[in-house]
Amino acid sequence: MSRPDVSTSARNPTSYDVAVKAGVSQSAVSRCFRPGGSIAPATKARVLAAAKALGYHPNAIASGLITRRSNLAAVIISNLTNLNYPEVLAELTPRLSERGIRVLLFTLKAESDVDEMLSQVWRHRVDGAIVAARLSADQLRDFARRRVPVVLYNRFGEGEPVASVCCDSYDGENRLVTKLVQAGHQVFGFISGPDDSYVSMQRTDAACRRLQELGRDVLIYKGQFDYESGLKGFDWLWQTTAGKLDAVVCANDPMAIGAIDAARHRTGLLVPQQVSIVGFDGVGPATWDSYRVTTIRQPVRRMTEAAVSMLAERIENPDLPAEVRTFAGALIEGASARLIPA
Amino acid sequence: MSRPDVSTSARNPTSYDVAVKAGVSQSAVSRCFRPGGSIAPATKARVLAAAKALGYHPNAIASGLITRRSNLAAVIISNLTNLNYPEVLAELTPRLSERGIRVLLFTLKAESDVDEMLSQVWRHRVDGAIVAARLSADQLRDFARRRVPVVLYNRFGEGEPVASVCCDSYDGENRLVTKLVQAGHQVFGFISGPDDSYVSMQRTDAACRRLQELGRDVLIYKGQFDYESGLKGFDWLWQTTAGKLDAVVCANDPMAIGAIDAARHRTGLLVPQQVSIVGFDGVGPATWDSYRVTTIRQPVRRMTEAAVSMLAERIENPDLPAEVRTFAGALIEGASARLIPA
DNA sequence: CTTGCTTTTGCATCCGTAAGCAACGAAGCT
DNA sequence: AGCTTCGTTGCTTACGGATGCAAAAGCAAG
Repeated sequence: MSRPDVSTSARNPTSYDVAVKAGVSQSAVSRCFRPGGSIAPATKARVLAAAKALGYHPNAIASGLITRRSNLAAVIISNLTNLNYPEVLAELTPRLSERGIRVLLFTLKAESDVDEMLSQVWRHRVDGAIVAARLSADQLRDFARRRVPVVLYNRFGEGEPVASVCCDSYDGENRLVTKLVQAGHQVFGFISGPDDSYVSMQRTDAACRRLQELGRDVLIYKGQFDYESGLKGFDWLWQTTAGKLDAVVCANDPMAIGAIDAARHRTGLLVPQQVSIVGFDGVGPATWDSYRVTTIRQPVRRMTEAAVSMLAERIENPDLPAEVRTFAGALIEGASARLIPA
Repeated sequence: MSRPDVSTSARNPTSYDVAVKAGVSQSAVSRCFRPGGSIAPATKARVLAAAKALGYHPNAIASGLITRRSNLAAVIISNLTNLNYPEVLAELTPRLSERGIRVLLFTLKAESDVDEMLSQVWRHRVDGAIVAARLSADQLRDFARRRVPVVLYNRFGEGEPVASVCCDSYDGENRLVTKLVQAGHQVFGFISGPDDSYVSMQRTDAACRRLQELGRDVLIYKGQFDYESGLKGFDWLWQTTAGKLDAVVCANDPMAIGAIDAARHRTGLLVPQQVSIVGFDGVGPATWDSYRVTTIRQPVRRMTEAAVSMLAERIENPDLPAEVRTFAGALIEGASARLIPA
C-alpha cells in the first residue's frame, strides 16, 4: 500500500526518502550523517544534495533509540532568579552545544516535587546532568546506579563522592573577613541564605569560623538570598547591636545590595565610612556605580567550562573517578567596604 | 541467547522486563503508563509494583518514535543576560512542565549560527517552540512547513502571521512619554537598544512618534540594552544638549539604571529634580531603593501563561489561526522621574 | 447453561536510524 | 593472470514502546 505523495510533505522526510532520491540505500544515507561513516565522497555529495532538497534532518529520536545516546544533558537549577544563575546558564548552553549536547532545562521551586522532576530526567534518558540544586544522597545514588554522570555546580556530594565544580567559599570568605578585621572592624553581622542552601551553609560557616579565629563575635541574620533579606537583615543587625555594627558580610550580592540600601536610605549611614558591607558572587549589578559592592567574583566562565568538560569526559567514560575542581574567586575591592585601617 | 542477569542492572529496565516480572504482556505495561489505557485496576497495581521494584521509567525516546511526539518544546532566547529573560524562563519552564512538556533550551549570541541551531531543533522533533529571538521570515516559514507550532515572545512575525504574545510597547511608551510631557519636560533623549532588536525598534518608534505628536524633539542614542549603554548614553545626551536635557527615556531598565548613575555620580545631577529618567520592563533591580526606576512593568506571569497555553493549544491543533495577544504593562511610578508639573 | 455485550488482554506490527556482516569492485602485489 | 587487500555498499536486524485487532474473560439477563 503506497503512501499518497503529498507534495507539501505532511511528514518529515526520512533517511529512506533521501535514499530513494539519491539512488542509494538507507544505510548509505545514515553513514553520511555519522562522523566517520564509511562513504565515498561522490556518494556523500549526492546524498547531501538530496537531503537538502527534501529538507531532511536526521531524527534524533530514532537515532537515540538505537545508539542509546540522547545527546541531551539535564541542567537542573533550583532558583533561576538568583542573579548568578542566568550567567551560568548562558555559559553552559553554548559550551555543551559545542560538544554536541543539548540542554534539557529543569527548574525547581522550593515546593516543587524533585522526584517527579527526576522521573522526567530518567524518561528522557539524558546522557548526563549538571546540577545546581539540592539533591539528597539517595537521589545522587540513583544517578550512579543508572550510570548517568553528574557534575554538581557549587556544591559537593554529601556522603557520596560526586564530580563537582565549586567556587571556594572558604577562601573567599576568609579573604573578605580577614581584610575587614585588619582594617579594624569590630562588630560583625552576617546575613545568610536559606538553611537548605549548601552555598549559604558553606559561606556562613567559613565567615563565622574565620571571625572566631580572629577573635570577633558575629551576629547572624537568616535571609533568603534576595534583596529584601538584605534590607531586613541590615535593619535587624543595626537594631540588635544598638548601632554598634561595624561590618556586614552577606552570603551573596543581592543581599549586600539590600543591606547597602538599608544602611544609606533607611538608617542614613555612610557606606563604607560608617559601616562596611561585603557580598559574594560578583553579579552584574554589584558593579553598578550606586553600589560598587566589595565582593568575591566567581570565575563563571572557567567554572562552566570545567563543568562541561568534566561532564563530557564522564559521558565518554562513566568510570572516571569523582573529582572536585575548586576555583578561587577574585576579590573585587569595590567601594562598599573600608579595607584599610582608619 | 539469554542476557546475563547483572543484578546491578547494567541496562535500564524495559517495559518487557516489567511485563515478565508482573506476569503480563508488554502491551499491558505500556497501557499502565498511558493516560486512558484500558487496564484493569488490579493488573495496573501489579504492574506498577513491578515497575517500582525494577526502577522502570518509560523510555521517552522509544515512545516518541512511535507516537511522533517528543514532549519537548524548544525555548529559543537570544540573550539570557538581559535581566528580563531569567524571569521569563523561570516562569515558562514550570508552566510547560505542568502540561507535560519539557524545555529544550537554545540560547543565541549575536555571532552564533541560527541555522545550525534550527537544524538541532528539527533533529529533535520538538512539538513546538517559544521564541524570544530574531528569526527571519524564511526561518519562521520553516516552522510552518514542518507544522511545528511557534509562539513568539515580545515580537511579531514579520510578513508571515505568527502566534505571539507581546507587552504593548506603544501603549507603554505612550503613557510614559505623555506623563513626562504633561509634567513639563522639554528636552528629550532616548536611549535605544541594538538595531537588530525588534523590541528596541518598537519602543523607539513608539516613544519618538508620541513625542513628535506632542511637539517635542528627541535625540536618540543607540545603546546595547546594557548598563554601560545607559552610562554612555546619558553622557552623550547631556553633552550634546549642552546640559539642556530634561528627560531621558530608555528602551529598558538596565539602561535607565545606567543613565541614573551617570546623571548622579558622573554629572552630579539630582534625579528626578534636575532630570527625569524612565525605563521599561520592571525587572527586579529597578525597584531597588537606590534607583526606584519609573518604568513599565511587563506582566510576565500572564504573558508566559498565555504563551504556554497558546503553544499547547497549537500542539493539539496545528491549524489554529495565528493570534496576537497583547498585554498592557503597569506603570510603576518609582522615583526616577518627575511626573507632576513643577 | 446459553447468549450478547463489555472490559481486559495479548499478538503482531510499526516508528526511523545504526551498524554488523557479507558482497562487490578496484587496485596492488607476486 | 591469480590472489590479497581495502574501501564502499546494501541487506538485515535491533532499539523500546504504542496501538489496531482479535481473542479471552467477566458479567448480566434470559
